[in-house]
Amino acid sequence: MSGTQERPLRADAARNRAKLLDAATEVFTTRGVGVPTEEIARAAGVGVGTLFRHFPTKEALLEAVMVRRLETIAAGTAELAAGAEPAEAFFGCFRLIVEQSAGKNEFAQALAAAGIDVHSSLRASSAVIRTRLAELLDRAQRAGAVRADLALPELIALLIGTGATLEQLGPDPAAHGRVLDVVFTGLRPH
Amino acid sequence: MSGTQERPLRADAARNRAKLLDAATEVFTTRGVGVPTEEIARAAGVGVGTLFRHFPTKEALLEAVMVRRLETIAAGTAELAAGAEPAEAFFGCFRLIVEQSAGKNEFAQALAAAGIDVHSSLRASSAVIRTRLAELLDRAQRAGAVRADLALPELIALLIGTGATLEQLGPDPAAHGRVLDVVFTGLRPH
DNA sequence: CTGGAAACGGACCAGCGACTCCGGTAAAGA
DNA sequence: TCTTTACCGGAGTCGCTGGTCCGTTTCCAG
Repeated sequence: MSGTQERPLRADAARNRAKLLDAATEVFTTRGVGVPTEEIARAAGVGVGTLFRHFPTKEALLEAVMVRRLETIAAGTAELAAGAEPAEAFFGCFRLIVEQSAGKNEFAQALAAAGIDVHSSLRASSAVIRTRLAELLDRAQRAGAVRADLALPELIALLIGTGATLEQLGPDPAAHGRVLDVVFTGLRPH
Repeated sequence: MSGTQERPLRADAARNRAKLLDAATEVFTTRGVGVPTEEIARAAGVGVGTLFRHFPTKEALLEAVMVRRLETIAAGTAELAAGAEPAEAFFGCFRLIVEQSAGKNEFAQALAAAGIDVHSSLRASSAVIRTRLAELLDRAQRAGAVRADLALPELIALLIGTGATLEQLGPDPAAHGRVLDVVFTGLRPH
């Protein structure tokens, strides 16, 4: 039931929808969630009317952007998690998520504040990631690559916090490396 | 020149000013920076007019709250830094700042976004803390208690990021302890 | 006690930003 | 090509929030 009735979008409509998502992603990450919707429409080269037809509310647009990001992350971790040994998989995914998350926390917060809490479409994507993280953590702990007393909530909090740390630092690869090294060292047993 | 001309405030004025600061601190931290000024006035039991007489702008109120917090932190670190040995002082201050910072990052961001950047009164307080951190870091590194390749910017970023981590976790002392242990372990040499 | 200055408070104003509406435009099938 | 109709665009609406104004209240010096 209920898979949204997919009547194929008209050519220009699909194009505009994509342009809107791209523009929103760009603008939200660089200038924050506070930017007026009109700016996003302009950045996408369409009118506000078009924006609101595709996304009935600003929050919905935010959500769509988030979902897309989470899916990207999920895909990335799937790839990394598949082949590698436990330790490599775990730390690789940690790095990937943290890097992909730059500037994303702000929307997550905005979303949480706006709706009662995160919407169902987000739940789906985030559940995938959550499950994968649980697996990665478990495997890495069994392999002795990660301290045994760490639970999933702490791991997730650390991912978010480390993202905030790197965001705070600005784009300085050397400093990023040192910070990640600090965290990774702390994550290993004893 | 320009120490603000301190004509002693009338009794009720001083009382209301204090009530406003307290209410603002409370409301901003628990419900975010987005709350209408009127809510803050109501929480303080005064009218908006009074609020805006004491703080000519919402941003100014935010700033006053921040300054007060920074001063609290500065005082706390001064105490801790004075007596203890380098390692203890460093990690003690780290913990103190992180705990005091819960929910504070959001305003810092809001402030930075609002004004061109942080106002002069904030500069003063934050410079004190920055200097103290530099000293603590240096002492701890000389004593071999903290890895030598860590610079001040990374330390500050880590403070903010760790604050975000704990905030994300909610109030769970055990989990807080584990997270701090991860970070502290990572900060020590090798 | 009392006069006047300082402070209060909340009705009011203005600007902004999310969302709507409808005349115009162009995709796609006959 | 022509008609139908989904889709576009941006001017306009409406609620919300930061900030002002001024009649009323409170403090306190003489």
